[in-house]
Amino acid sequence: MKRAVRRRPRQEPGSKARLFAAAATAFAARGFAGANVDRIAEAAGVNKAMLYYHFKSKAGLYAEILRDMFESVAARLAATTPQTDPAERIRAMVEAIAREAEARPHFPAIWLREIAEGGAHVDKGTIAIIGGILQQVASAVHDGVAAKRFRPANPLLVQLGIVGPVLMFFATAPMRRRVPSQLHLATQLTTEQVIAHVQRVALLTLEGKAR
Amino acid sequence: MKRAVRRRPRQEPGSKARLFAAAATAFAARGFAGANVDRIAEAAGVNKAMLYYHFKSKAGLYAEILRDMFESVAARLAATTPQTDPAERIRAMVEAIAREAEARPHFPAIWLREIAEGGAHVDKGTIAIIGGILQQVASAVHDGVAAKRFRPANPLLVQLGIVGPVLMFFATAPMRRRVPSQLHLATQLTTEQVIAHVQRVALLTLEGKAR
DNA sequence: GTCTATAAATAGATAGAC
DNA sequence: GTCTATCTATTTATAGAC
Repeated sequence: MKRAVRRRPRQEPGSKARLFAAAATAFAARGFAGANVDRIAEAAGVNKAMLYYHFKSKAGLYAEILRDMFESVAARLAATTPQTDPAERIRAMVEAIAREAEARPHFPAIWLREIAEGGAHVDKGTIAIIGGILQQVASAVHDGVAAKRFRPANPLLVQLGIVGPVLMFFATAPMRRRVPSQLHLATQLTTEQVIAHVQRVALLTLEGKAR
Repeated sequence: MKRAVRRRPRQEPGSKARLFAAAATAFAARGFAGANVDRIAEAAGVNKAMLYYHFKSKAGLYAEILRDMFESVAARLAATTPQTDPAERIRAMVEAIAREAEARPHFPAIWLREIAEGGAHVDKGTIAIIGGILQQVASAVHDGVAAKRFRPANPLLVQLGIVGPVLMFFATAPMRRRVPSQLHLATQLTTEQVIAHVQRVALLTLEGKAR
């Protein structure tokens, strides 16, 4: 007869996942140095020692969040490859980045912080993933040029023009609430508007003949 | 006969200015929480106690750097007002922001971090200055529309489209050095190219009729 | 896998002499 | 204005019982 073996002593949706989620929020809000493992564990409703059991250190936990983040973006971008029309591909890439920022709310803030930090916490593997993201944008531009649909453009400028505004839009949301400006209070922007605008601007840059 | 009074016991270019500069660098590189007052004082070649003498705390020092930063941007933007031609004014504003980022190398990273932090360290007065910056962009757009030179556009989108790429360009410089991509190693971007590109894109957005 | 207790280091801040 | 010594709180991390 099968005995009722206790499988999981007390944790419900997996203490590891809970810690991961709480840490992502904390790192986004306060940065790597500013976040505090005691508070992360508390927010996760998990004992602090579990953090060191699942991840080997605060740095290890952070590195895992970074890798997960960039892996997801890279995957979402890779999924746009079937698009054979250059313009459609660019549109899909803009949307991919924006949707990812929506799906992982910690992602814009953490990315901005990591940029400011010069990638100090980014390990080798993650560096490669980030390089791959740049490569994907570059190849989309390159293909469009080869198909005589885009004029030659610096891929880095294209990337800055897409990622910059998108990240800023999501990341500045909390701050905009603090700046009492009738302007953007009156004109609430939606994710859809931002996507459409950045898509339009990116294509204006790539398809325009001027300059 | 005039006695040789000792005016300044031992400090050369003003210990306050030295601390300020060292702190700006440290906060840019490591963030508010990540920076360390001991190391700031050491980098400044000034005794740590002086930091508390000139500024009342680590937070006070940081707040002063923030205010100085946004004041400078606001001033540089205000200086573009004489431009009566709407397009020229936008061009001047783009250049103003980029030149400021060059003049104060700590400015892009700190701004990105403050965005990520939701403006947690920004005091009332500085909030007002930031609001003024947004206002200036908005009024430039508004004036252009009134003069029938621009089509109506959301000022926030315009701002994101300018500040996003410019900040990202400067702030990602250290990280780009770490990402081994043939792409942007082959195509080194200059500040001038970035300014020209962002100016062009901003005006394409504002002057274009398509939607 | 989970929890308590605690080690060990670091950081912000100040007192007080000069 | 400058410097030394130090206090105190906080924080990462681990040992070890269950």
